[in-house]
Amino acid sequence: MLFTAAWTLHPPLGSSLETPVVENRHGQKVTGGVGMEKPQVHSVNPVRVTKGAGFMGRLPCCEKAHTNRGAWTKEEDDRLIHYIRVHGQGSWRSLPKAAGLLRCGKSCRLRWLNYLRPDLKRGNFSEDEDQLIIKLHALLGNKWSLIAGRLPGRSDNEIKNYWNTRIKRKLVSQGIDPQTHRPLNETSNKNSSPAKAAPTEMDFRNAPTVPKSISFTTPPPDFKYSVFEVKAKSESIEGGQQF
DNA sequence: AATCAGAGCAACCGCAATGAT
DNA sequence: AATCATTGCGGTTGCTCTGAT
Repeated sequence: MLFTAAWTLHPPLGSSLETPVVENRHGQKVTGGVGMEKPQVHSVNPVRVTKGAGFMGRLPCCEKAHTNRGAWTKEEDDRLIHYIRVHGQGSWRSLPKAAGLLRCGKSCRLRWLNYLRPDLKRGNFSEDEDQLIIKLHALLGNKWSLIAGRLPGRSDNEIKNYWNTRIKRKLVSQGIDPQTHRPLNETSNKNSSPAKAAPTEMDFRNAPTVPKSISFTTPPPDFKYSVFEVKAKSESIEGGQQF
């Protein structure tokens, strides 16, 4: 079973298994979560929490005064992992109460999908993954969940962060506009969307396949190697929808 | 050793989409 | 058909870490 196998290979943070030792982005060995950048982050940041309703300048999505916020503790992770292992995902609204967590459902869902899921790959992105992300972005725009759907083991948040912090700069350094995927000197005074842009070297809408060198452990049921078949849930790419 | 700036990323928000009644 | 509840998505924030000065 994939769940079990992945769990064994990559025990999620907070599991009762041995604390994993991972490499941070500087190649140093650290203890912490799977691919965790910030070891020992399992403490609620007092600043973030005590800011309360003023946190980040917006009202909280969950108005409950007793809802925890900020970084997740190891105990909270344990509770969430255990609950989902027993009951499965879903019913995020009622999950916190059922699992004994003082968190809102959205927070639980985000924590699970972006960090605790046993099938998350974590770790550095390969060059092949880089190229695939770039190509999918050229096709889909900022549809991170769709892009993540084609990169098993990667979360949309992870890909989004990776795009914003690395790939964007990489493309700019190559003289490519990260939004239009066209040469910078060609797009500096235009606002053309990727979907409407004329074909370029980065345009792969007619490309038959994605790189085969990428090893996917378990593609999702609807995974299509032909990117031409990629479709948004309710929008047609051929229709030239804006992204 | 202390300070500063930039990079990285977890976690938050509002809003849109979807499902239930 | 209308309304309400829930879920999912994309954009944004700000804390922590690291390297440079």
